[in-house]
Formats: sequence, C-alpha cells, structure tokens
Amino acid sequence: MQEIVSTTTTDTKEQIISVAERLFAERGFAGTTLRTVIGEADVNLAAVHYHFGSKEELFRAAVKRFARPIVEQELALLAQLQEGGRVPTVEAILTALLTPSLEFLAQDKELLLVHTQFMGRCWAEPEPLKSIVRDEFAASMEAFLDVLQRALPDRSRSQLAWKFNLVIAALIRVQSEAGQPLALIQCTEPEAIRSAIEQLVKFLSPGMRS
Amino acid sequence: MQEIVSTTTTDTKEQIISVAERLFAERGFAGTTLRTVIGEADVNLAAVHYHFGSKEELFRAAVKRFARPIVEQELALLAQLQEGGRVPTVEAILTALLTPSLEFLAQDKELLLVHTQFMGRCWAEPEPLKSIVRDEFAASMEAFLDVLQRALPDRSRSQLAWKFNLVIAALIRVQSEAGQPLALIQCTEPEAIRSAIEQLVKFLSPGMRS
DNA sequence: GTCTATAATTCGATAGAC
DNA sequence: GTCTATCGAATTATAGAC
Repeated sequence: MQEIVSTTTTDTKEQIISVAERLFAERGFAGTTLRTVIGEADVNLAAVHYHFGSKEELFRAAVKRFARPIVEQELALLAQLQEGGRVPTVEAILTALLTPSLEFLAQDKELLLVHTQFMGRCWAEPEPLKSIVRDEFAASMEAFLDVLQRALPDRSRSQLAWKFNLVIAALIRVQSEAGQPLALIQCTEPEAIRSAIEQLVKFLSPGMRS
Repeated sequence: MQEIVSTTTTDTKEQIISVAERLFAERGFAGTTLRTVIGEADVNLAAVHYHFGSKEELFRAAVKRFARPIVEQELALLAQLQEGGRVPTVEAILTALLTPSLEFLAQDKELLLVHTQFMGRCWAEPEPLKSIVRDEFAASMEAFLDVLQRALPDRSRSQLAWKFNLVIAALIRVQSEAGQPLALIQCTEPEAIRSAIEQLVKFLSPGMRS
C-alpha cells in the first residue's frame, strides 16, 4: 500500500511520536508536557493538536505505533508453534512471548532501549492510559493464555492467569531496567538479547509448572 | 517511647501523608496535585508547605512512613533465619522477603491495598523520586542479596542480582494488581495473604536455582 | 499552626492569519 | 499544514494577618 519514498522518516507526525515516546518512557504521561515534546521535536505546539487532537490521543498513537508490530510477531510465532495441531512446550511458548518485545526492534540500539522503557512505564500509568496499553495487547495475551492452558491442562485457569501475569511482570522489569548496572540486558547486541531471553525462560518455566 | 493517647491518628501531618499516599498510589506523583490532596484531607494548602516544604518532600515523607516498618521487619526476619550461623534455604529467604510487604499491614484491609499499590507505583516513578524509594529499601535489598549468595554460593553475583530483581518485580506486580479480577491477591484475609506468599515462593524458588 | 489571598509560572487547547 | 498569539484554567509556592 505504501511506497518507500525516503530512507528516513522525517514526517512531522512521526517525528512528534518519536520524541513523545521517549519522553513518556522517561517521565511518564503526566510528567511530560507538550511544550517539552515540541521543543525537542522542533515543531510547533499547534501541530500536535492538528495531528493528534489532544495529549491523550498522542499517547494512544505512540502506544499503537510500537505495540502493533510486536503483537503481530507474537501471534505469528504462536501460530508457527501450533502448526499441525501440535501442543508446544512451556519453554517454547514463553520464548515466543518474550522474543518480539526484546528482539524485534534490536536493529536500532538506541530505539530498543527507548521502546523497552516506554513499554515498562506504560503498564504503570493510571487509567485511562493503562487501558489503552492493555487493549492493544489484549488479543495477544488471550491467545498465549489459551495455548498455555493446553500445554498445562491440569492447571486451573485462574492459577495460569496470575502466573502468566508474573511472566509479564518479569518482561516489564527487564525492559524497565535495561541498560542499568546490574540488569539482565546490558547491551543490545542480538546475541546478548537472545541469551537474556534464554535465561529468562529458564527462570520462569519451572514456576509455571510448580 | 510513644504513648497511645488516641485510637485514631488525626494529626494534620499524618492526615496529609495518608491522603497523599493514596493519591500517589492511584495517580502517580506528577498526576497528583496538592490541591486534590488538601481537598480530600480537608486541610489548608499552606499547611502542606508548612509541614513538608514542597511536594517532593511530602512524597519522601510518605515513602519513609510506610517503608520503614517493612524494612525493619524484613531485616528482623532475615536475622532470625540466620540465628546460630545457619544458612537458610532459598524458600525461607524469599518468604522472609515477601512476607512483611504483603502481610505486615494487613490488620487494616483498606490500608493494605493502598500501601501495596503505592509501593507498586513508586518503583515506576522517574528520577529523582525512584531514588528516594530505592534508597529507603537499599539496606534490606543488600542484606537479602548477601544471604542469597550464601545459600547459592556457586552462582555469580550478577546472576543472583538480576534474578533477585525479578523477585522484586513479581512482588511489585502482585502488589499493583492486588484486588483486581485475576490477581493473586483477591482479598486481604490473613489466610489468603499467607497462601499467596506460599504460592509466590513456589513459583520463584525453582527459578532462583536454575 | 492555621488561615486568606495572591504571586509567578506553566499547562493544554484554540483562534485566525498565511 | 504551519505559524503566532493568546485564552482560561490549573499549578506550586509564598507573603502576611491572626
């Protein structure tokens, strides 16, 4: 549908989202002012309202832009695991869940840290912002929970739900702390990311079965 | 040192902290205005600045008031585990870490949910607020990491550190989600809290050893 | 210690020219 | 689509009477 007309996306709208994403990640929604956004994005204040309508809609646009490719890849990996009606292992399911968030955007090292921190902080936002994030990932979350239920049929749905919740918590924590002194993810080299995913899966899998 | 002179603490300073704590928990620091605080606390705006000096100092006061008894009990439980030079099990260490945060304030059901959500959101606050929280728990965190190192002497310090980080993440998540539909903690009955701690320890312990 | 009143600033949003 | 200019409201913080 879209043609590649330039190597770098310097469109005003995308530029605003990129800066807002980073500031939301660092300071949260309420702690970020539109004036800071336009200052760093080098655009006019009125442009924000022209393109997005409001600060909250800008937040929604930022969430959608970074969430969609991740959810897409999560569901693709999950479908791949279930080809031919197979029931995947817990390890395979968790790997499919964690990989897109941590690896997908690793092409750009700076971007990965921004995105991971943005996602980490998104889950801590108060309503109605949290719902924006939750809704965007809802389809993927339900699909993973369904597959987990089939991999562990003798566990109750409610038990699987809160354990799954802790997996998400671990993912968010790893993302939030990325780059800090004693964090699991120290650098964004593809090899280091894959190693981190592997260690995370080893940490979490036994608990899912306990 | 202190005498019990009244059944309820209606002191202005304590009243302000109590309301601020709840609002910080629900909306975060930047999302909470002093005017909302004084409105619900039914005190004057100037009283906040008289007692605390600034909004940030009010936050610091709130963090200290709820963190100190928790840290105190954490360290007491840890010392108790090590009596006679024993090396505790991983399960015992994790139980000592999780219990005070989840159980200590369970005498007052409403207060427990406020405190757990406050602590959960504190860790998502941007600097310099996050450092206030981290500093308050630093002594306890280091002590637990030291004991874990003795319980698992063949693990590297850095590996223990990020795994310990995930334990904290699980605790924070359980606290943040407390009371919500599919959360581990649905009610604040002492029995339910203890059961939740037990399940959490079972979930996390195998991962610590993996 | 508590209050009223207000300073000084900053916020999100909008109007209207180009 | 982008800009300047500004509105109206909300913010933290302070001054000064009681």
